[in-house]
Amino acid sequence: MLRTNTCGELRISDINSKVTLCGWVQKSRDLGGMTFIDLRDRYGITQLVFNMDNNADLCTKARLLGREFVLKVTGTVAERSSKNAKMNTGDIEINVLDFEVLNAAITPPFTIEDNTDGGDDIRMKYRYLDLRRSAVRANLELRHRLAIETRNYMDKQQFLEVETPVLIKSTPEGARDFVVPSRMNSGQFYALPQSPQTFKQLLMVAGFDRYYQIVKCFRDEDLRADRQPEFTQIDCEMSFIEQEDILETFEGLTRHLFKTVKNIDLGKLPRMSYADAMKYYGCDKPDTRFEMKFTELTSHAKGKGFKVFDDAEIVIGINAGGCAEYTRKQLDDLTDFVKRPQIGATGLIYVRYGSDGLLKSSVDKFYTPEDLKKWSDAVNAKEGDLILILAGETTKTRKAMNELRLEMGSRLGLRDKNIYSCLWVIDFPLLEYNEDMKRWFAMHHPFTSPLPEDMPLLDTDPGAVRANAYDMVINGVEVGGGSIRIHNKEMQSKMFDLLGFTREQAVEQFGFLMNAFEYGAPPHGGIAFGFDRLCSLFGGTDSIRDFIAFPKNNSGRDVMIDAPSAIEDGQLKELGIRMA
RNA sequence: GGUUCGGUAGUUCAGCUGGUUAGAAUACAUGCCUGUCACGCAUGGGGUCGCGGGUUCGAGUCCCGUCCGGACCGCCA
Repeated sequence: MLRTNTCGELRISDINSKVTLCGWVQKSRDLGGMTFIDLRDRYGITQLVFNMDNNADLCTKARLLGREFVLKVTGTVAERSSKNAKMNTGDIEINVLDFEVLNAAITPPFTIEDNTDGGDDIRMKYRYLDLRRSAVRANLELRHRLAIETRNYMDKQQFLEVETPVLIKSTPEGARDFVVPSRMNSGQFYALPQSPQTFKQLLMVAGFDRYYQIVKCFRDEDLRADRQPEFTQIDCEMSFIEQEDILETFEGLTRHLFKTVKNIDLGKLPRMSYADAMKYYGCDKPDTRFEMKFTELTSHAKGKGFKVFDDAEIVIGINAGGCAEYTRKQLDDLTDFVKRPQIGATGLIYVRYGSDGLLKSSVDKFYTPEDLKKWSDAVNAKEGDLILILAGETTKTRKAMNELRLEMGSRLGLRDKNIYSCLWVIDFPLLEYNEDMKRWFAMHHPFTSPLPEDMPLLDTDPGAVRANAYDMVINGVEVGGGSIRIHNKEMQSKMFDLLGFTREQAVEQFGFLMNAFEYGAPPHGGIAFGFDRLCSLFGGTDSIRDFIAFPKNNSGRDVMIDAPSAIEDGQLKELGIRMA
């Protein structure tokens, strides 16, 4: 070992001991007669002192050290005459007897400090420097903590961590696959897994009973702040269970993580049906940190000659509590917000419930105060509240109102990063009809089983069939989702039929799974958690990039290593690939 | 594929309605300074205003195109 101690551990009790530290020069403060240097490593910062009176040669040498030089320093621990309460090591300093420059460094492109002067772009390009910053390091430490606690819990629950292959087979269902050409099988391609879905089901057929894996998954789709092309899941599957067992087990995992990592007691998680989530929040992953539920005002609003409402399929109101004093400009602002093309509402109606008890709306021409009172009663408004109303086609209006609700929640400070509201959303529809493709698609994936009571509807009204599927939602983020799987061949074939697979296509793509189901597949089901999202939630940030050591940018590029990149003709030739 | 915001010193940004030699902070360099910890003080170097075209007597500023980055929509079983 080059060192006796780290830069974060020395305290007043270590005074007079002779130590050797290694680290990077965080900052140098040259006062002329003496020079202070902050030496940094993963564990903290320790102040070094050089004094002209004690050792002029050494002090002169120390004045030449630049930022990010790598040093090995030997000295004695001393009590500071002026202490720094802001640092863990602020009571002591090192009187340096000798030091060695292990490596020099050129000036970094941005300052490596808690409040760096660097923007996102430059920090991504020099990610290895950004990772030296304590804030970024803390994020990865949190990620480590969550992974360890996940493994602790899963191990206690008898789950086995099994690795599944990364080079697998491409299937057209779902997200786009990343593909990898096979040199030995010219013209053929592997796909990288979007999830280990079929493998974990095969592990159930194999009798592994309880499987989990913290595993990389890959999807070739456009990125977002919370979406990366390669991301990590806590992937889980269990046999001989029902939905209730899955919910219990993984509610337990969530509770364990919150307790051990954040010391928060979650308690029992509420459950909400997909239908209710859509009705009251307009979204299948409601942010339940605040109320502001939707109220349907359709019957109150129609038939008074206001064309927008008369023509609407649905009229939805929310109660933005305490916002009656919103100015004209603020309301115009909100109107612009809902009219943005991404949201696409055509307008916003409001009703102010003034502190004087009077109701004043933007549609007073059409509605009497008595009419408005009915609305305000319906949304539970009181004096000082503001009712916001959108109308139109049901799906679009719910979607727009969801955005507006979240926006109001943010404006009113109701989306506190330190508050956690978790719930299960259950009873998702099994199938979704795609108008363009003129066929049904599995809402979750094609291995999801219907709710037993809805089975008869499969032939008559497929759209009404509910799936035996569930999502865990925390603060409006879908952190996990899963289902009870189909475990017999007939049901699986029926599903493939519904999804418009021909027999040949089904066999071609999933024959191995259907074959396996003929050899005694146990009833099984599982769930997968988005590990990066979980980390960002625990860390209180919206972007998962902060919790990934080397993330991709918005266009799927790694700007540090400059990937992806072109490859040489020879390489292409070997792979049997011709560029167009 | 689309919407939107941005690109000016190493870095983060300001730069108004087009008008003299493009500024600030910080970083960097040099000098001074013996208790700093956002040290202080002084001096200095540092710019193809992303790129290409256009309008104009004159463009960092206006217009068109393009590239790059961020957020979002579509997409993401």
